[in-house]
Amino acid sequence: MSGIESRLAALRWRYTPVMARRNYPKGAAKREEILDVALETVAENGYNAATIRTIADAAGLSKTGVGHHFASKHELLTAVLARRDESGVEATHDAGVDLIFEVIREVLARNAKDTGLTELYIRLAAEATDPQNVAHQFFVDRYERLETFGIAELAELQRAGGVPRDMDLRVLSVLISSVVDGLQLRLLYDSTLDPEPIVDALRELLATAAKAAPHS
Amino acid sequence: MSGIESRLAALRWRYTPVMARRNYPKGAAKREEILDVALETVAENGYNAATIRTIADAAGLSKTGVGHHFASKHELLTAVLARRDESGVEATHDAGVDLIFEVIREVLARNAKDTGLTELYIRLAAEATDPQNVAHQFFVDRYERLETFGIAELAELQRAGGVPRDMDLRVLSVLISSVVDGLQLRLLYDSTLDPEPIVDALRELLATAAKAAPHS
DNA sequence: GTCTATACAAAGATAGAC
DNA sequence: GTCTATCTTTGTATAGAC
Repeated sequence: MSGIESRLAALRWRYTPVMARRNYPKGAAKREEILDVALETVAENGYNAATIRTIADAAGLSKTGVGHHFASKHELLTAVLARRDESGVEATHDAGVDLIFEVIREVLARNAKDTGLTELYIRLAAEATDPQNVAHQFFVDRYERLETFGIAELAELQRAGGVPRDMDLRVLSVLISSVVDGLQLRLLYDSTLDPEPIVDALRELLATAAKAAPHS
Repeated sequence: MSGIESRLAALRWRYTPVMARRNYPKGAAKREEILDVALETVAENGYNAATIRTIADAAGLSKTGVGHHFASKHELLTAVLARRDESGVEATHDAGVDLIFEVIREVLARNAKDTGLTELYIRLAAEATDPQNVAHQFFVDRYERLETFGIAELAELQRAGGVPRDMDLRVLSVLISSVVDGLQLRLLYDSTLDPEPIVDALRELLATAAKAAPHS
């Protein structure tokens, strides 16, 4: 509805796992409960603790009971990530032309605290690198959406003079999302690291360069 | 010896795993052979294929035979990575003030081809995120070395006018290594992606911004 | 449709014989 | 220094109860 909402639309999507079924209220409820438990387990005890056994126990059913709702462990964890993505970009309401940097700031600030979820993201992304992995397509789609969002937002910022005119926005978009990914990995190795100055440095670099050659 | 060599020195180090033993010629030879086989396995069939069983078979001994030389799978794979690091930055002989970007270009170009090794790096880095992991300290040390190298080289580049004067070099160093990490993950999802324009964009951004405010 | 019990396979780690 | 054998923990697949 608001302008911000339509601009954020590219970041939102529905992940529909193979076993997602409709019109089964009881099953759907249990499904959500399993996702809740999985999220909590990952958040509190990390990726290694998120075994099917542990999650099944905490959700009050057997291992195969979980298997009824999710075809595999990776599919379950992908659903957890997808849900997190959906709820991740709400609070950004007062952004202007640099919405993209506001979103990044928010995501990184949150992830610097929730190391368990950051670990889930990094490890799942690393494992789903294999095209055979069930989560592979999820990340491919995700990168595509991020790029669509990035290019659109960077074009806006470019018009406002925050990005050099002759800059290839697709290249810049990949650059920025790589920084975000790399920083998240880095945060897991150094919890004292503050990601904000790093992203700010890039933003200022872009602004300075844009002012340097305004008509090129 | 040469100036380049001493500048690259910060990138070199010896990884000494727990079970590394000295003065056992036969053991050391077998150790090297296992590392060769492991590297080859990862390079050709990817991370998932690099099981202790597979490596042991290819090296002509049993699973526990491998265990005699390496305390765990992660220790073995860390040794493979460490060896790769050592041999990874040799050919850069005609670099000037932007040695750091030459090194990055070379590393990324190689890794874009050797996807198996890139997968090893990304997946091991993701798994060793857990401080309990035997490979954790390896990556902590590695990041520290990269930062030392990065700051030193960026200072040189800054003096030459390739980096803005008021820029925090530690921040910039983390920014750059995050780009490299993030790009490697990205390359595994999109083999058509050329990393060079992305790194070049950052380099040019720095140069343009440096010229914009030369005395600040 | 929802779930349990059982079984199976693969991987990594460990103990002790030679 | 290397092997055989065993153990444990994963995740997954099958059969069937309600």
